[in-house]
Amino acid sequence: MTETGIGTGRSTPATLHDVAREAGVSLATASRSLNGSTRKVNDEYRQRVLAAAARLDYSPNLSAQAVARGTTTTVALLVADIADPYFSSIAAGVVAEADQERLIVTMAATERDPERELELVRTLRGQRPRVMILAGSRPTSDPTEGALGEELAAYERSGGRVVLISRNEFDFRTVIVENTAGADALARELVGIGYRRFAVITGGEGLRTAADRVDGFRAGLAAAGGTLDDEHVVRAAFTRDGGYDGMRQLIESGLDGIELVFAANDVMAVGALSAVRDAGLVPGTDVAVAGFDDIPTVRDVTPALTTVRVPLEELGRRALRLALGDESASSEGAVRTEVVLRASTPARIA
Amino acid sequence: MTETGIGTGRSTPATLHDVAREAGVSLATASRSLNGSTRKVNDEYRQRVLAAAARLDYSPNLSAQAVARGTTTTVALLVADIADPYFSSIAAGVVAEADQERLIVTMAATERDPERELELVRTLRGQRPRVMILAGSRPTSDPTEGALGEELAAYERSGGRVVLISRNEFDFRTVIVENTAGADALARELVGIGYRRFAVITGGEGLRTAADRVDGFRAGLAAAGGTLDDEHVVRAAFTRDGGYDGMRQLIESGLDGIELVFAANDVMAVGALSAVRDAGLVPGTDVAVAGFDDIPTVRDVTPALTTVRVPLEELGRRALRLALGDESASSEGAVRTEVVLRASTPARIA
DNA sequence: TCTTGGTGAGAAAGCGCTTCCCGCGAAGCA
DNA sequence: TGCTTCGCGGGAAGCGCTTTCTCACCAAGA
Repeated sequence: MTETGIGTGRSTPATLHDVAREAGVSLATASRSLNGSTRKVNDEYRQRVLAAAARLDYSPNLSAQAVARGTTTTVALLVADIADPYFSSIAAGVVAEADQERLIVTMAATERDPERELELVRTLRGQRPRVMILAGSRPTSDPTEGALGEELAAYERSGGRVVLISRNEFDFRTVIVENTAGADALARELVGIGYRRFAVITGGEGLRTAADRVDGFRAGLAAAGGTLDDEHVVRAAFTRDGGYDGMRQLIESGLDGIELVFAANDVMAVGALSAVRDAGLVPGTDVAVAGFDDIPTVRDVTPALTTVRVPLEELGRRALRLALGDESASSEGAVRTEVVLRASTPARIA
Repeated sequence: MTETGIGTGRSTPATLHDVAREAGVSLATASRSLNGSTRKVNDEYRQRVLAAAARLDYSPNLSAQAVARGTTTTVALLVADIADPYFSSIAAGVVAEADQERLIVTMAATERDPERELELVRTLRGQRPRVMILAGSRPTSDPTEGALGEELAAYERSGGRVVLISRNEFDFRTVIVENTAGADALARELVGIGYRRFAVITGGEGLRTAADRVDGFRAGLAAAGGTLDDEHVVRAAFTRDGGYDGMRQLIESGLDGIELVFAANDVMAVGALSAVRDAGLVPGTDVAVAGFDDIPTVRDVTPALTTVRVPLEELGRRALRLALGDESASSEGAVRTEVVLRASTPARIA
């Protein structure tokens, strides 16, 4: 391993020019040999160029290519929080699909701050990415709303493609998740196995995804015959700790006959589960809990969490395919969800 | 929202040239006004340029800037699996720190495949990133080992900075995690609270991180007086399912008096916990489990998992600071770990 | 023998920027 | 007042590529 190491003589990377000289051909020929040009190149020349490139350890400067070609091979991905399993699963999907298309993904985190999001979109636009994918909905009542839309529209006007994941704020291409229908189905099933009195922990004011899920849940309850009082709808941060706090709040106010608490996403539901336990109650027995998303963790908590499965990685893949103009991706309609009953909501003998 | 939407007249993005013309100044002046140049620009001109830029919705082409300046504002990050909480936490740290330095992060996943890793490094090198951060160790007995080292060395020679996170394969800058010492300390504490007979679930052949942790654990046991028979060291994939399988294997072979199973990382430990439960045993009571990393999930599983805390996000931040030549980052030495005892390893009356 | 046409190498013109350098006018100094 | 310095716009060269366009060359047809 003697050849590796720090600072073994600094130099600048070999340029195409160097390769051409080394191979004794013109710049044009070198360029044509090293990338899929339509033009034919004499095979001997090509070999010479390839050999020279290898010898000089040549690696094409993607920035220069981008400038010359006028297009990049970049995809920009904006998520709220990279460490959140919801987003990291989506990101994994985007990266996997991008890799197949030989695209490079650049990633940024908005930290759920609309200002930051706007600023990030502005910066990333400078990259001239082929595609920009935004995941994670924001408050609908947001002052930067118009500015963001304007910025994204400008980006599209200049040839980019915007895809939103599960946020129907603007009329850009969107990967729609059956949030409402999924929650509706969940509610019906829960009523079906004997639950009647519900509570909900939802995200901050006007968070679209959360709102849709709660609406769907409400609708399902209404249809199937469950009750959800308004004072049993708790708002909290859309995070694990938010879920914890929300549940604690519910417990402190006496639980009031509530049989099951639906948290608008799994991360919150997991927090809620811990809150139940920390209050000395038995989740599933004293109070049932259900979530939404089916993030990997929920199989491993105890009791395993009832949830609505969303194929998160597929969401990411589909977003990219949609952006790239894949017909099938756009015709597939909303992403299907599926209710998964687990131990956190044992059937209840009414 | 009428101004947003798809396809409202395609055009190319405004160039600096356009801005200069619009403002009635030279290209040079426009350039100097729009970015932190050392040279002073008459304030009236500057204002004119800024106004023109805003009017034209100008966004500087980062590729062109990169070509002209000869440096980029990009950081490349390579991880094994984005959806794995270990890596996504690290990634979050890198992205957060990069954001502070106004750098852009491009991210790729190796899927734990050395070939892919090598290829990705090659591709990403074309971006001329300022920094390349590799997380996730690979098998030490790997045929592409030399090639990877060579590639990274070439990258450094051409002015880049390589930082490895917790993988001491090459002599590049490295963020070292106290894997050995942490596991050693864990072993001692576990013996201290009454455990004597141990088993280990470790990662695939020659995975450095896993090996270090197991070595440390062994050393700690030896010093404190615990026993770990060789046939109680199980190899499995370094994933949740790997942990599950490993534990099942242990259980199927009769558990043989084992009191505590140490999994080389939390993801595996969580899987192991589920395996215990699925076998009809009570984790913590019938067999204790401990992990390593302290990923967010482990607080929420039941019983909460005893583990060794690694400040994952800090790892990412530090990697970037180290790459950027931050003195303090390099002088801080190995990243401290800390044993966290939780319910999965209740004190045992011997 | 001359023309025609096809082939493919190489010169050169960009791509969107930064920055060196020139030159002009104002300020400083004696 | 005459000279040098300084400050700052703008022209133009260049960054590392791609791609058009030119043109030399050769084979085939008349």
